[in-house]
Amino acid sequence: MTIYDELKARGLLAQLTDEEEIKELINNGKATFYIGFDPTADSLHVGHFMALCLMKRLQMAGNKPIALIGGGTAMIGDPSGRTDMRTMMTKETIAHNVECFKKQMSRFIDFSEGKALLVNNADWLLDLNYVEVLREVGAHFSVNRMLTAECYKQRMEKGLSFLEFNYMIMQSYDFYQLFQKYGCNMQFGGDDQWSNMLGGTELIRRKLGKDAYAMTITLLLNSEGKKMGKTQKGAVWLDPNKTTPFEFYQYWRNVADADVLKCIRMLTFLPLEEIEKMDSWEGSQLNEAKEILAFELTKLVHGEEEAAKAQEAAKALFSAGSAENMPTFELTDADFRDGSIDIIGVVATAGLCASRSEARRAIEQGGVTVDGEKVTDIKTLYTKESFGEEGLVVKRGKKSFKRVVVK
RNA sequence: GGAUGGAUUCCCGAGUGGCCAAAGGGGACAGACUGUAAAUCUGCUGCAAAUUGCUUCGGUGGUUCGAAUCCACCUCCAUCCA
Repeated sequence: MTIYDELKARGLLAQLTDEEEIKELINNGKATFYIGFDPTADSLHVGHFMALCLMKRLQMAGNKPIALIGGGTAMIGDPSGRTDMRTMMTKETIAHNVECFKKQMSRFIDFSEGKALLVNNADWLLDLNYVEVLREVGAHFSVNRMLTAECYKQRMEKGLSFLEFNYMIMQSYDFYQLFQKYGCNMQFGGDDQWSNMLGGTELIRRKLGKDAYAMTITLLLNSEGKKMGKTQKGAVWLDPNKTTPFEFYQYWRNVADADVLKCIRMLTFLPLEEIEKMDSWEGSQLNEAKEILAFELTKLVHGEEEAAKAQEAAKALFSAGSAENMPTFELTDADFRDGSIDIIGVVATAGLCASRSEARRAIEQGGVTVDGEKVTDIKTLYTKESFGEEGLVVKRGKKSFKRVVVK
């Protein structure tokens, strides 16, 4: 199966500028392509992960990837897919984020021996001369046309600053630069990047009279049409310090029935034949598919060992098994007042609830269990001895819990 | 630069002197039902030494016994005019 057919079968392809030409290039390993990542946070998230996987797939098919870190474009802020204005980031924050991105990326992509490139657009964007850019690049863009782009349309009502309006031009300029410097003939990205990417292909055509191509990957949306990889608490991060492997595992373990197969297809490297078999699964059998999805993804991001631990902990919690690999919290002497700590204190200090008030509520509503026993009396006290050697498994609701031990 | 409208709790949004920790909706969280799913129903949603106390309604200062509400200045946003 060709790489193109595989991408298509996995449902990854959204829009392409020239299907035939792109097929030809990537199937024969003739593409040098880039994907841009704006360092808007200090860790990559699931959206980036998809792009990195695409990169890896194409790299395995013999194409050359360029990972572009948007140290320059992050200074501007991409308005695509946003309804509100981006807050401007300081240069220091961006620099820090760039470093974090670099570290994480090299775990997924092989950058050795020129197999892939890692570049930062700050290198050419920051020193640009304003008037020069206006004459060289700005002249090729029609404001009238830009305004019809989907990414700006959404912002016409809420407001769009000139700063953000220029984002498309900067991204187009990136492509133009990479085309000249590295012979980069293709750009890939999320589907919300489509108009920005077209800007690049057109700039190359107008400036150099050459063809370059763009292709977008489907945004990973759940059955309700919302972007996946986001929780109320924020994104699902790839950095284990921001989203623990266990939380990561649980996120995927809990996806809706309607979304499992799509996620497996789009995010994992499991062979398509195997996925086809799961396609007929229904009802509670889908639970098994979720387990596979969660394990595979955790393995890709955090390694096999962590994935196994997360799975073990999940089994311990939901069926039976050892509590060994559960997330653990240590209470210290200071947490005990007059030799004991109340149940509210246990739940709150262990971080299962954000405040004592919240913990109190959870307990009163019957949402807290300690070692399987429901605790509803908020005055329940625990001494150091009651935690014993193994500690107690404190559960809040069905899915959040910690093993609490005394230090 | 001018005119007008606006900024309220996670979000949308009501509130125009005490009855306001602030209606209603969404979301989130918890319970029931389930398959660690969805749908549905119920509860809950500022903080705490918790029938009470404390801090919140863009910011600062003022009026008042009392301010989310009135006044002054400032910041930011939207629309129209330039």
